[in-house]
Amino acid sequence: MEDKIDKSDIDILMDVEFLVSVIVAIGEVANITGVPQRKIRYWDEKGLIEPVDTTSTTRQYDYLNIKKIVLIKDLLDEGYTLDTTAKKLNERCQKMAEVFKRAAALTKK
DNA sequence: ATTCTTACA
DNA sequence: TGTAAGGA
Repeated sequence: MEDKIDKSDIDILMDVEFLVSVIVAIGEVANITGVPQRKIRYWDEKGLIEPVDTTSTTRQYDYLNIKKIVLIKDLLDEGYTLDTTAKKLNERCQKMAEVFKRAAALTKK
């Protein structure tokens, strides 16, 4: 694999940097994903998702969270149980986290 | 105006 | 899961 980056790659990386900085409340997430707030809070209670500021009185969600929520919705729609969905979620979450970490590291160079 | 928790015609 | 109540 080629690891050399050019100018267009930098542009994309900056977009990613912006995306990961975006933080929204549950209402926005519900609008964007189409998942009812009720479900989002429920999945939160079940530990499927982790809002980015546990000290806040309100749930704060970042891009990764939104990504997870959409993933959960799709998995559930496919017929998986909440439990197996949680496991499949973690697998893909680790991969996503790695990708974002590398992207973030690249933008700093 | 928006979110939070609790509870159930 | 939907939704209404009641407080923050």
